[in-house]
Amino acid sequence: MKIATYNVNGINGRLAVLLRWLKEAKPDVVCLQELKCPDQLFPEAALLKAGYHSIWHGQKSWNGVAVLSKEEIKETRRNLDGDPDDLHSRYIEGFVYGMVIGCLYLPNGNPAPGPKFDYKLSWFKRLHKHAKKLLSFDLPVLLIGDYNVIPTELDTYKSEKYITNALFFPESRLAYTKLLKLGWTDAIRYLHPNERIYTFYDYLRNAYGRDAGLRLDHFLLNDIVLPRLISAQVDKEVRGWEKSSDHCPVWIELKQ
DNA sequence: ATGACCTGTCCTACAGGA
Repeated sequence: MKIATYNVNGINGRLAVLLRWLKEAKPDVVCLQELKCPDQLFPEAALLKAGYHSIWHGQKSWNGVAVLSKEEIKETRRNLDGDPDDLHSRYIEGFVYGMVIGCLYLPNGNPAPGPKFDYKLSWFKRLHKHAKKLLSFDLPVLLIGDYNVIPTELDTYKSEKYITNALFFPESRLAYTKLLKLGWTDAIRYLHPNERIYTFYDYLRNAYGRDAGLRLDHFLLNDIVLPRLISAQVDKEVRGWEKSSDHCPVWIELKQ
């Protein structure tokens, strides 16, 4: 069972890249972020043709999340509780293959400090609350997506460049650590505790060519899934494809 | 310190991204 996450940075503008990667990587489940399309423009038919059912929560121009699956998936939730004024499409959750899959796109938060950073932290708090609730389920649960958090120095090519950045601010990293302490495991770090692993490369300054990346896309697993974890990998070469997203597809493999 | 680059959008210039 291969479960992936991919911040596509515009699903229609990059549909060819997504379809090519799906064909080559053959994941069973995929969490997508930054669809940047309204619900009615989600490419459901093209994905079905490629062998994937979808649930999606789009938005015009910005944000947007979806879960693709080879088996039909049942949507269990969209959005987090706690702020009825928040209109960003950043969370969708589904049930498939006996697992609960939460797909999220956490706010970037720059410039920090400021209102955007406040929004990031308040969104984090709402996620924290929901993550706690998910841990009460007697089911395999995964919280997957673009967390927009560089958890430690090891997750950036040059941490001093990110001191004033919302992705690396102490509050952001602390919120992430607090989430883990609830009872979640960062799957990539669990399997590769000391390795530099990046999932994002800026379009600027030839970041990909210089291997100047960040690890922003994370898989959080509850204790019921964790014993099934076999491997984790970044499909780094996809970042080098024509018209690629600035994020790489990332995946984990589970037993069964 | 700045800008280099991408997306989508009813003002080919902007906002937002990380």
